[in-house]
Amino acid sequence: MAGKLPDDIVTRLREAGLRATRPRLAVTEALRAMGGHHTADDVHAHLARHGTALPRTSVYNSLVTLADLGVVLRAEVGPGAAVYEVADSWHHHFVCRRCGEVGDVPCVAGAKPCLTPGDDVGQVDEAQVIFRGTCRRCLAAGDPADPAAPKDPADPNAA
Amino acid sequence: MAGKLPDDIVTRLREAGLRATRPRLAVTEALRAMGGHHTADDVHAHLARHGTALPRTSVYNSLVTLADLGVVLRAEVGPGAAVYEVADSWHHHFVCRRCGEVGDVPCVAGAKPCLTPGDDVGQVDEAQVIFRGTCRRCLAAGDPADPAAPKDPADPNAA
DNA sequence: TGATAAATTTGTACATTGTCCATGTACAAA
DNA sequence: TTTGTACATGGACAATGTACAAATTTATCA
Repeated sequence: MAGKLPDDIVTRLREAGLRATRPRLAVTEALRAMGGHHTADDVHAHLARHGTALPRTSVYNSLVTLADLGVVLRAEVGPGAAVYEVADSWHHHFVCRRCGEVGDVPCVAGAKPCLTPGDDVGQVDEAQVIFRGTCRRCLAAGDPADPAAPKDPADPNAA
Repeated sequence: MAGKLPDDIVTRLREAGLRATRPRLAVTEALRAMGGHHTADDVHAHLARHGTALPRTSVYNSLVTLADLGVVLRAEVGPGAAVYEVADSWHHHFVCRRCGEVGDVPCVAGAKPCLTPGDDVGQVDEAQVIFRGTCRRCLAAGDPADPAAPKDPADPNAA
């Protein structure tokens, strides 16, 4: 966790010729405060709860901008919503089929693209790996024959 | 292309304790006839065009069942719809950021899981890689500064 | 072949996720 | 201050997928 101060973000936005607007800073701050992986709606809800309510569209817009800039990472982890996180380094994800939890998996290369296809398909700039299986907690909880247990661990937000 | 005859599918369904119902066979046949990668709605539209119309829900249900069985592969390739294809062997996907085209990338291992995470995150049964970049056709077409060109190559269906 | 029980399908309604567009606002340069 | 542009905002909308209950199909067994 290399503490990314808002100032840092302001600088990075400016350097990219973008403006450091309230929604962009608020979204970044929200993701950092929550930690882990969260959907656009999670961010929207968090901001509403913390007095910095933004229109849903603005959350989406900001996330797209920040992802393009590389300040946040976007991961498509299944049928549902994409999840975002503050990006310290390039890495992959593990998704539990049982509880849906998303975990980080370090990337040996640490930079994009970390893998290259055997075939010449064009110009590759990113290789994202999604590992699927059963997380340790679900393995420990047993119940090997119950794939329909959508445990929803209470959202662990600080203040 | 190991020609998978419908009989084959019937057998595989039965062996899994499932029934060989009309929607399941029709969806499999549609995917095989179309070739390549297609969304649930593509399948739905194809079937409607070919006299085997099914309710949208049935297409979704069948795809889930068939994917669980391993008869078809499901790939999450971005913000939009998941794409399905008849599965001959495990492989990965390349998604063009420019035109959205999805291509296959052979997997060196050819079986799941082909990669394993460095960390012990639990029990991994699958590792799906998504390569992103610019496909050869878009590279050739130039226009490096036009990411907003949603070329939609006409759906190449036979019959 | 015909009856039976269970698995599936079907249709509707709905929730979720994401995008489009038109208008208003804030910023930065002249 | 003026002006041009980037951006935010809000509403509507499209796309994608799921839940549910009733009707139907499928496999099994007599």
